[in-house]
Amino acid sequence: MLKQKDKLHYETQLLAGLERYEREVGLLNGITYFENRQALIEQIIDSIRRVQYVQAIGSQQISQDRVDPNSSLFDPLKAAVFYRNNGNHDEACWLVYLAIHFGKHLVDGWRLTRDIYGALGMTNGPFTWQVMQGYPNAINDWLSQNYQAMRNDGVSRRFGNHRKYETLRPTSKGTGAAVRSYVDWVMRYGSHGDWFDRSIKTAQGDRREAFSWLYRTMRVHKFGRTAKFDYLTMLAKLDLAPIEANSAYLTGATGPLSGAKLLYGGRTTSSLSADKLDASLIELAKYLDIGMQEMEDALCNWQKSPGRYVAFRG
DNA sequence: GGTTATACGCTCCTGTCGAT
DNA sequence: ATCGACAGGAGCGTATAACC
Repeated sequence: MLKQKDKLHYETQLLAGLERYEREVGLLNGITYFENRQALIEQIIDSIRRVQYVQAIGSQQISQDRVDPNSSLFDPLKAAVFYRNNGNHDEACWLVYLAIHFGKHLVDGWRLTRDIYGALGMTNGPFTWQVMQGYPNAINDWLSQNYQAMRNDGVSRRFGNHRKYETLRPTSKGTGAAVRSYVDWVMRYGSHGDWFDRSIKTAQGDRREAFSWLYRTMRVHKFGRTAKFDYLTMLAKLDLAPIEANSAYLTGATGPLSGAKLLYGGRTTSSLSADKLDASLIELAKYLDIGMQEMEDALCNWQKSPGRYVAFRG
């Protein structure tokens, strides 16, 4: 939680940044009315806070319960930090992938991630990176066997909001196949570390360019625009890869794109192109001194209710 | 030719609403 | 209360068109 003092500080800074941008670059038609401007600022502050919250996990002491999929306290992101601190970079990144693929549900929390990673406490689990490396089909096969039982045991294991179109149903392109394609993808490079090294080398050390390369070249089933963006920004926040979002990636987006259209064109159906809006947002973020992840997140939440601040849930 | 942007179809689950 | 139809959601994958 931001302290009140911090919040006022951000409000002042963001308001000044927006005014300076409008003086020097151009008008923002979506925030002509002060309540719209205020709602946008509130959403940006919320986004900053969410990023800081995850970054803070990175410097916490992690309890063993967080790492153990048989514990109700299991948390894949905290577990990732634990493994990072203990020199197991692959396991850390693998847990981030699982966390993003399944997502955290508003009510069920990490239950789905926990039960797949931990194989419901069965002896063939947990499905660590070590296991997956030797047998990339481990989760795929296990899921085919246990899918029905999982559906019928009365436990609610829903996907997170960003992953609400996914299914556990064992099809040729379901979760099992998706997970396998991720393992195969990383193995092409040898390890997560080798993969990220390649991106840094290709980008000649530029964190934003490295992010861009990873986003453009990554090919994993069911990892489209939203999942890739969430995954890469999570690696960055937990300090697992030296990268940084270089754009809001509006091409192919729904919420963030309509937020940007609203901000620049005054309405969500404005015909401004994703490309031009992306470029404008990069400039705007400089004026506001915020990252592109915060920008993308804030616009999506703002456009749901542009005239009145509504806290985002889930 | 190869790459990238758009249009569209497909899928899943949840919440709502009216009818029973 | 319970059921079923229905719409809607920060999505994904594919074909096609548009672009070097």
